[in-house]
Amino acid sequence: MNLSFNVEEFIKEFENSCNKVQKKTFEKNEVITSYIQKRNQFCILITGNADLVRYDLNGNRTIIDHFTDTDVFGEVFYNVTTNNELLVEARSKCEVLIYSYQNIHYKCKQNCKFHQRLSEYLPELILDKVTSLNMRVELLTKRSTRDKLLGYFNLLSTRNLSKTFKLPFSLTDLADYLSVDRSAMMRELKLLKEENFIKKNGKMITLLYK
Amino acid sequence: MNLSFNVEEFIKEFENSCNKVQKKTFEKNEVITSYIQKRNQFCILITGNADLVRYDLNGNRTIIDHFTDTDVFGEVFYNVTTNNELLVEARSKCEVLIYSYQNIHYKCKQNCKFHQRLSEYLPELILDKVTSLNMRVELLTKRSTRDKLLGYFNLLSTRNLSKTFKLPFSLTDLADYLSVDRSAMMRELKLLKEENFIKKNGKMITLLYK
DNA sequence: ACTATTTTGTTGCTTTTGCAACAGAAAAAC
DNA sequence: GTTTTTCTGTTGCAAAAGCAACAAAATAGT
Repeated sequence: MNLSFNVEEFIKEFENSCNKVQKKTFEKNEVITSYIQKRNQFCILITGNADLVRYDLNGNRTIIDHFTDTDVFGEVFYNVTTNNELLVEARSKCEVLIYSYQNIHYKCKQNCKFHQRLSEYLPELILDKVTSLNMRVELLTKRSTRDKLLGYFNLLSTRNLSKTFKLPFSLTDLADYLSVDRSAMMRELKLLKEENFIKKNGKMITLLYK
Repeated sequence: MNLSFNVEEFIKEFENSCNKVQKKTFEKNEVITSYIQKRNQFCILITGNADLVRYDLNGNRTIIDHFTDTDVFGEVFYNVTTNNELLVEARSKCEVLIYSYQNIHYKCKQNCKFHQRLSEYLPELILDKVTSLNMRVELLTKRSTRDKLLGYFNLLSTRNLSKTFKLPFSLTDLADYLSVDRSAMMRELKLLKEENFIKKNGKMITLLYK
């Protein structure tokens, strides 16, 4: 991410300065938070990877969002309208700042340093989130599995400034993320290889078209 | 929308106080802005309806987002990675505040009232945007046309606090919004009627299940 | 190092979705 | 009030995607 401030410093400086903010550690596969109950919880992922996943009534699992370091998440950002399970699950060991807030303007009665900084930096963090969500929507609205795959590969290629890049998660998870059937996706990947659109070696992908 | 401040007052009070902010009027079907060039433009829709639409290389049109009053939009929120056309088109007569800004912290050299207020209110406006984008993603990740339709109807029902509600746009646009083929969607709507899931009269829908 | 679990790669079959095309209804334009 | 345009509703057919199932490979667990 291209933030104008140093997130590590921000976190280090303030993680213990406010009693409304907790730093917690989660092991792989642990549930970091659920979006079902409204607790006015707002989180910043410091280290690790986590996914926001939905389990619907048919047992389908969808990766709604994928978080890496400095990502913000929490049910504040979510108006849950369905009764599906919505969980944030740690994909690896995660350190998370958890912040319960009362009002949306992010002010603290004690007007502590953490909250001052938070209100200064939060618009940027949230703006970043909007950008990534917009990209997600752009991907999901693609009509075919092929377009979704190529769209996603383009994104990773642009992000890494290289035609070769590594998929940030397993093919199983990628299918969940693009909201397509895994076997159908594998079939499409095979075709993309056969038609020389891509080269693939494990999780390493190379784009072969201009 | 449930904002903690009065948007009309906010707009009225400040629309002419800063020379970096312009108020413009657009007729139906006019292009309000394009996302292709980076101009650091940020807009607030005051009145009317507008859509963010993508035209891909095959001529497919997708409604990426739908804006109503007090919605914020603009290419600030967007990292364009594809070379598809991305336009905001007025669906009806629209009044728009257009704001060109230099830095992300929304400060103005003159430190004018508009910018003070903007930096106070913006997090809330953007947070609202995140919420609506999350709902959009939730819809788009549904596996079938049926689930998308029912998901969307649930949303409108919840929003209107009623099992009966009016679709905010045409069925043609709804198909574009849910990113499905129109005829396939019509077929599914017919089935939903036949199976007594919904009652439909023009754009009025009534949910018949608990 | 061995075992258990998860992931990958593949395929045949079924179901869903998309495409193309058209007629009638509704809405907008004149 | 008439014409033109857009929207709705429908269908047959083609294409794409989903489902189920399985073996091989890779990874994680002990």
